[in-house]
Amino acid sequence: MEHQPLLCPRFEAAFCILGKRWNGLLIHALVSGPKRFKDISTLIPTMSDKMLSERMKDLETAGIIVRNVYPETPVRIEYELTEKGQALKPVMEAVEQWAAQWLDDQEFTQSGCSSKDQS
Amino acid sequence: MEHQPLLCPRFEAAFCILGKRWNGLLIHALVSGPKRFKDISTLIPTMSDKMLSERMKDLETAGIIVRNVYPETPVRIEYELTEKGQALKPVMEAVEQWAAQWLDDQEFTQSGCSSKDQS
DNA sequence: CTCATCGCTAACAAAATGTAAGTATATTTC
DNA sequence: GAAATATACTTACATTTTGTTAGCGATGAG
Repeated sequence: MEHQPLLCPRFEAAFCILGKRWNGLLIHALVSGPKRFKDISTLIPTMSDKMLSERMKDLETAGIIVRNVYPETPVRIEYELTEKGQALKPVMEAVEQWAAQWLDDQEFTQSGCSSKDQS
Repeated sequence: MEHQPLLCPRFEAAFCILGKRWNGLLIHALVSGPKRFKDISTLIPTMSDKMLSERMKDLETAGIIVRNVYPETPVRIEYELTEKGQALKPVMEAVEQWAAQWLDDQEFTQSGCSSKDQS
């Protein structure tokens, strides 16, 4: 009862990251340059601080972002995409294009998302 | 204290779909052509039947796939990408490329994923 | 009849996520 | 110098989502 070659282990691995809530948004937020914790939480107000710090740790472990600590008065911490993270830019762009062509502004928080109401 | 335009509502909507567990894999599985319930569950053995049927319903509601019922002896049901679904092919390809370049086969089920086994 | 396959659904357990509050450090306001 | 504010988190606990196991109803094989 071994299981077959599946689709492709690397593709699966990729969607272990991208297929997790918030990760896509976070990566996208950092494409435009490094940001601080607060900046990101302001950009994505629906995400809780807890989730933000957890996802950041995950993405750091995955080698997609780096956490830079600047020991200034008060300490400043910036998150920034690594080379591996920057390499996701084409993915983000493809998603953007698809979203622009096929999705409505209305459509967000509708079907597959955080939908509680389902007749 | 209104909250800003965020990143982009459509992009968010896109990741409501893509950022959900299994959805990326499912869409990818259907890029190569329509498949039956069983085919998909064999392709992705780590996904339970329950999740498969739930995600399929979600993707159908989102207009990404269609469920075709062929009333043969025994009924055959095939899932197939719509035009909207097919339009995600470039996204899938971008992910594939990234995965090929930056991910190891070993790396799957590692950090952010369902990491129970860490040999 | 008994068993297996297909495409699900139901019941319940486990894990992920959300919410609200708190923490440590440091600066600003009174 | 006490209180308030800011940052980057963490903790405790509620809620939601996912996983696991079992089963159903139809069909067909042995």
